[in-house]
Amino acid sequence: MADKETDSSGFLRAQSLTSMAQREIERLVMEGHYSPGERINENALATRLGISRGPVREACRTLAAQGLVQLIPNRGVFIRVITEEDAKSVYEVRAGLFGYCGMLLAGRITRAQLDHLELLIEQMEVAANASDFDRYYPANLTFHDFLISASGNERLVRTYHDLVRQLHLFRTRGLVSGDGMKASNREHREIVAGLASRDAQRAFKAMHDHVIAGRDRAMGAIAHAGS
Amino acid sequence: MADKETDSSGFLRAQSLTSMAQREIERLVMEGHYSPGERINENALATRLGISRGPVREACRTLAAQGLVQLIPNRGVFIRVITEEDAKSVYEVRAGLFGYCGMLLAGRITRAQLDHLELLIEQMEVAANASDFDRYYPANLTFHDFLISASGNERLVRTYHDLVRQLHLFRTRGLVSGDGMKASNREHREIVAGLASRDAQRAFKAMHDHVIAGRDRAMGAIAHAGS
DNA sequence: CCGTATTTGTCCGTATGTATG
DNA sequence: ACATACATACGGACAAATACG
Repeated sequence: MADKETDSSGFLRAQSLTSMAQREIERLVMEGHYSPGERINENALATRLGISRGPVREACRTLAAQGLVQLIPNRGVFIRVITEEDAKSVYEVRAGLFGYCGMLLAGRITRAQLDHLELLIEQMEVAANASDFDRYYPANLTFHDFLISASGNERLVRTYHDLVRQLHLFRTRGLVSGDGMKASNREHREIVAGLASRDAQRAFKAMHDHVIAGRDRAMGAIAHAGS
Repeated sequence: MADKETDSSGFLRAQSLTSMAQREIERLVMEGHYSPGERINENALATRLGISRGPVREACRTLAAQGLVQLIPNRGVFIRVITEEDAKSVYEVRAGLFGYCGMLLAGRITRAQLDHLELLIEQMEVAANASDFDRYYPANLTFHDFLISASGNERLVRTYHDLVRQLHLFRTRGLVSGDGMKASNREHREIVAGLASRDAQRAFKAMHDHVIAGRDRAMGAIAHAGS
């Protein structure tokens, strides 16, 4: 009966080489060890991880289905190239989903949940005033995750999460300035106000617009190579 | 330079055994050769398809990431069990996405596109009056696909499509009666009217509510085994 | 509770296809 | 254009874990 799947201590005792390889590839991609468009050499990666090619191939299949990499038959797996327009599409879907989350939440959110959100906003306020992005970022992440989770719709959580992860390929975090954090947190307040008012439409707009505004903040700096 | 990936004639000359296995497993699931919760025996399936276990395993990884099957370590792959509540969640996300599609469309749909939609509605009208579900179904499918595609957001198309496919596991099509078809088509008219009015909010509501109504039509018959 | 059978997990060898000089 | 080198695709075998009697 020894726990094997959920290993809380360290990362030894991996449940399976495939899932280990999957997490490892994901980490390598996120940390920039692979560049978009670059091919992942199965043999080299398998050797590097000290395993055979089988689990590596299976892990890549999963990542491909999740949109992190692209599989080209007889050519190999390539790090997914997210174009500017592509990123905009993902942001748009994410905004729609986040806004819809607001609609659902407006009718069911509790006072305790609103209090928790306000607490997070206070933390972000402090971080924003200090231009401390390292403190702002995790609270911001928690804020968004809390909202999505509160929807009570597990599938919404999964779908939204997948979209967010795809956006990480188009690395945009860290681009927000001090002013960006303050603007973002003002939108957070409007979100909570919208939810507290029980106005589904206002909540939708607040949460939808927040994602779009975040997109503009993140992608604004990239607006130079017009198609 | 012979086309190899898109084989239009028959299913010989498959591009890869993995993708072939994937389509085949999907077909077997959809056609009910596997029941929800049932385990897929890798060896048996590989033998049945005349291939080895490698491609089968890789195909299952993809299907698992898409939510069609579930992987349990050291146990095997099982046909995804969609509970009633789970199906409701998927329908809800789908409704939110479809409604958001309406919001996007309200601002950009063309007269020609509206005409095309009305043509499809006419076809469905005829089929509904004749209680001819076999004629109604494909037109209905085209109607929805056309709307989603018209959003111009490729990611929205993909995300929506994945959700629809998951619902097929919870086989609900064919349950709509003649009255159901008529009610559904009335909603179609409201969708087109909402889009034509350029009222984003009205379009959202029309398209969102249509999915929810479809859910109730499809799942109403199953409302007997209350948890 | 233990031994056996079945199935999954992993590795390696070979064939086929692609890129390069 | 051809031959070579290399990477992927596939098959088969062994080891580990699970299920059954």
